[in-house]
Amino acid sequence: MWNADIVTTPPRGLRERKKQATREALREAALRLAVERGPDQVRVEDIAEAAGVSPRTYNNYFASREQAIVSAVTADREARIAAAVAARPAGVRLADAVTDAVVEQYTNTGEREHKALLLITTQAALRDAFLDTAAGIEPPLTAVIAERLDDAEAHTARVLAASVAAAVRIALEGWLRPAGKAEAAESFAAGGLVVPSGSLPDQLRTALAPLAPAFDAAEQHTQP
Amino acid sequence: MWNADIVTTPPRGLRERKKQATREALREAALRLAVERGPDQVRVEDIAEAAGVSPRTYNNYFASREQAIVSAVTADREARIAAAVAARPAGVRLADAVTDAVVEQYTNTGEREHKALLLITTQAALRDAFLDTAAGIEPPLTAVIAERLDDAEAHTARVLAASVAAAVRIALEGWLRPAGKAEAAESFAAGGLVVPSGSLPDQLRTALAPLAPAFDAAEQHTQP
DNA sequence: GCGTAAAGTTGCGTGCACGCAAGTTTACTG
DNA sequence: CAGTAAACTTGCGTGCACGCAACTTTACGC
Repeated sequence: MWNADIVTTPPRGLRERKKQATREALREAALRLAVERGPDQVRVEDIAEAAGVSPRTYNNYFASREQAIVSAVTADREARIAAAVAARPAGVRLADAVTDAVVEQYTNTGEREHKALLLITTQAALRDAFLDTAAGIEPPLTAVIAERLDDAEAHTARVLAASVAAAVRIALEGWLRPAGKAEAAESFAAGGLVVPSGSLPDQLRTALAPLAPAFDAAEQHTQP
Repeated sequence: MWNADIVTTPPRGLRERKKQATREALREAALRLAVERGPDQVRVEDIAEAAGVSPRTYNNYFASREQAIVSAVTADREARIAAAVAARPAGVRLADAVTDAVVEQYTNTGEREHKALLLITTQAALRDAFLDTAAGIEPPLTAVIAERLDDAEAHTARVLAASVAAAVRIALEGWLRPAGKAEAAESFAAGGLVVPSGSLPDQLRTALAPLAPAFDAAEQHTQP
């Protein structure tokens, strides 16, 4: 959705600001109501009303009820990750820059955020919506990786970014799976291999580690 | 969903066979009606009626109308890919085994399949549903990769499989994007980098290539 | 074979996503 | 400053996804 620049530059027109305000109001309302009444006791109509817009407008902003709730926690983490990568000095290994940026942005967990995460784990639909947010880091990551690599290897950047997104998703999945054992057993029917779930940073690093050689190879193609 | 074994072993009970038959009937009906009338002139009710089940039963099988249509083309490609990987001799490089298997299973395009693909490209919702099928290769791929690698590195297998799925998705995207230029320009707003779209096999190999070093490294950890 | 438990199907009801077209606000140009 | 084009909001209507509970079919043990 957004690239790193937009994070730093404030919205230009009054139009944009109102839009952001509405989005924020909806996020806020969705999360507050979900916490107050429980996730499935809140209807789109309620959220829209609390934010002062029509239900139809509500889903000009969010494609699903879950997305609104989750986005209050996620905020603009995607852009922050991209910015964090861009902020690393050009000398460091790209694989490290990415890994550190991801871990950093997922561990800055405020009080309110942590509370909301607890809520999310309680309902399958919310967990899924939360996992889907991982895919959102792909576009900004693509841009920032392409910048470090040569632009000639744009497709490589895209694949690497998508792989990172997939790995992050897996890490998050493994992290909040303990809440749902049945599914894990089912999806891994092939071999009963279960991973002892550690802390989130550990999960992230473990998931990203296998991709490091791919980053290294890509990097060497540009600066041999 | 399925692992490689299930492909070869026929369904055991009468129960399973009826289920498969219903699924097949729905797939078939969905595709036929979509071709006859055009994709958006077919309602779930019609598909269900043509297959001889209730509308409610229809979406015990498929979560969306698009999924049913697309699945007629996709069939059980996921399982075939996994089987193809498993079929390669143990000596070959894992990266090559996977790449070749993927390319092979995506290029065996029959007449009817090719016709349906043309239909899919015409509608955005169908294209999206088709792209989503790429994610389906992750579970069987995870199983078969884990088998080649040491089972101790199960998490690595999972990440690699997910990365392959992501890469395949990107390849497919790039392949059928020419039908929708506007979106491409928008999603790549950061830098106007466009990839000249070649044939599907080329796209697949190009997308999978950056992952090869990761496969090599994983393989070397098990057999140094 | 018979009874029982599990799996699958169906009707019904509810809330929702989304297309469409009209009305309203913002931004841009001369 | 006025006029116009583009963006955003909203009401309305349609089809759909999905939970729930009753009913039917299959599988399994005694």
